[in-house]
Amino acid sequence: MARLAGVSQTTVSLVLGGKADGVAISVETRQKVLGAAERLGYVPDPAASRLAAARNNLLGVFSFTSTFPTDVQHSYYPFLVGVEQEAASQGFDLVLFTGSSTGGARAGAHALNRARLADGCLVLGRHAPTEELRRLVDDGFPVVHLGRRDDPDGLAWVGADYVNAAREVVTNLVALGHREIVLICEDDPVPASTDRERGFHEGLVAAGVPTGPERVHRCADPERDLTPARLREWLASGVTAIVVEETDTSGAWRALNAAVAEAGLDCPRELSLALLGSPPPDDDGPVPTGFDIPRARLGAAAVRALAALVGGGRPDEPLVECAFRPGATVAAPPGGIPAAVLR
Amino acid sequence: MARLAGVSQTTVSLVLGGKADGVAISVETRQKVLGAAERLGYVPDPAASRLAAARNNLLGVFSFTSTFPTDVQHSYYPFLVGVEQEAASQGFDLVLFTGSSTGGARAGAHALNRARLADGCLVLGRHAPTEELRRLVDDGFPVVHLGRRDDPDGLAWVGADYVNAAREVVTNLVALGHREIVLICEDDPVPASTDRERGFHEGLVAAGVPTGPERVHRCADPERDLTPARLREWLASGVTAIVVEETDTSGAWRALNAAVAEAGLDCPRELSLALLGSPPPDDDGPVPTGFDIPRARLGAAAVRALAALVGGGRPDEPLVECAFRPGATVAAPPGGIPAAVLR
DNA sequence: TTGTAGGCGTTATCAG
DNA sequence: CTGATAACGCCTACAA
Repeated sequence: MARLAGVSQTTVSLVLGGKADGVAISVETRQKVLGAAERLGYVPDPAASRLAAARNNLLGVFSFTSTFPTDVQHSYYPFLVGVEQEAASQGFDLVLFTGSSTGGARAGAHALNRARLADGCLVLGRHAPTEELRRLVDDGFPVVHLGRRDDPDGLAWVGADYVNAAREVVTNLVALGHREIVLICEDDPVPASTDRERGFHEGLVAAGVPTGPERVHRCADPERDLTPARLREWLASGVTAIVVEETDTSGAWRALNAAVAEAGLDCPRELSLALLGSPPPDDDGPVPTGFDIPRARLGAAAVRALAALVGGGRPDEPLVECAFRPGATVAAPPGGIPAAVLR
Repeated sequence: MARLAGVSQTTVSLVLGGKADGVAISVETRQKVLGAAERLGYVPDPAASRLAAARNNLLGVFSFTSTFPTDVQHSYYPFLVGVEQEAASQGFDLVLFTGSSTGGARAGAHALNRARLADGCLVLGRHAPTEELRRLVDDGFPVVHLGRRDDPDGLAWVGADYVNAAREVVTNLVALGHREIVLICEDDPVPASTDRERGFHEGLVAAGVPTGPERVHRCADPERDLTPARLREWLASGVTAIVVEETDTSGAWRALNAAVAEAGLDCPRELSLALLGSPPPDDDGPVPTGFDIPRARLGAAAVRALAALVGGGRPDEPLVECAFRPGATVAAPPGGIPAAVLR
């Protein structure tokens, strides 16, 4: 107790706590306290203060794959960049629950309960156990999921606005003169995928181009499905641009590029390619036209939402805009701009 | 208060605290407690349990540059991989203290103090404020620094064995027949650098090759310093191999490679190059002969040491071996193996 | 084997 | 503006 040391008592709390609230403290006492603290090397015990304040300024981060997988590629690193920054600026430290997935000792069904030791928690990854999350939320524990959710479970989330982003890409293609556009997506009906598809159709509709399910090529095995033959088929039927969904593995994008190369096609000239997301890091081709997912900003937004929840408020806008990325894989269609467009 | 919930009270502490000590608890009550805790999602408050002079199974991680810098290149990610795994297997969760460096709001002198919330803490980065660390250590708070330290401040650390690793590389060169070997290092006398230099000399001495400071080329500005002209100078004076220190930026290694290319030299044939560390990720040349820093293992070792400290024990061996990396940038010297070696 | 009491170092609430 | 006093939630004797 620095109180014993110097001359004051609870005042120490006010002085060191930096509470400029209602009360004002004489410069004199303030100095006395500060001096004593300095002399005795006194520092408030965070455990005690957090206990008393009933808040520990900790935000939990729950990822349902190792937070730091050996391969950076598969990590949430980009999100964490934003999470860390925003958490810092909001005065929170982060608790990483280890072994959330690694099947560690405490990886039982109730691993999520550990989250309660923080003021709130962020959940990353698709495989979050909905049941457990529900319990947390029902108990009034602040939780924010990083990634859009369809379930009407009241779970707060923050996600990228794939609908608008995809629409923007399509709008761009149409503006260049493309009319016959195909969407390739992997067969996994998660929001990230369905949102892109919706944006794709919306972009066409908004541009007055008829569309329908026949424009969507859903493939389970891109490697085998996207062959040079299929490409030529599309070209023959008038297709001038292909839009590809981005996924974890970028399977479709890779396969498509390989097929284009194998077919000896000249990418922007004979066929335009757009990628609804970022290219894989090892991609050495030209910058694909498409959009970037603002992962750091998503992380930051998630923390902001969580902080709001923790503070008793309501999070605001859950959607974060993606930035359109003009690339080098899209150009006007080969035949020039169709007459229909010019009229 | 799971106590109100179930039927017991303080027993909860015993059960959840996993204290198999003197007392034995009826399987029955144990189940009751565990059941209730589970049902209610009860988790002991870390602040409270720590305040009560116990432990909360939290390990703090303090990095003195942003833990997640925007550029993955500069991050502690590889260490964190090991830290997370080992922490998980030792039953600890991790607390990342944010804004350690970002100059955030709480970046004041007492930022480190937050560490006391955890059972112990890991410190990464060279710029750790020694003064503050001292206080923690003096107070008996378990701290482990990731990276070797010279200061005799009693601060526990875990680091890579650069001395042996560098020696091994040199030994390898000598075995191939090299005698005139030059070491290039940047001008920054941190342990990571001086250790490599020591290993370099030791390797030569052990092989019976005379050495001295004149073999070391210390350069502040590799770009300007490592010119094709200088290379030719070295070659003319009989140098057949160059050993380069690895640094954050890999400045020397890049500059050297550029100079070699510019001078039109054939790398392993006319001149052998070894790198005391890992090449930068964007390096597209042949795999450099040298050694890899076992970052994940270092992270794990640091956690192990910290866990030992927290448990009241003493950490063991602080040095972690680096793995020799046979590469494609070293070969026998051009003149063949000198007669002196063959005799 | 289980319940009771005291205290860890702060903050918060209220009187002085 | 400052000094008491009561929580905060948990752990550790100690008593029942």
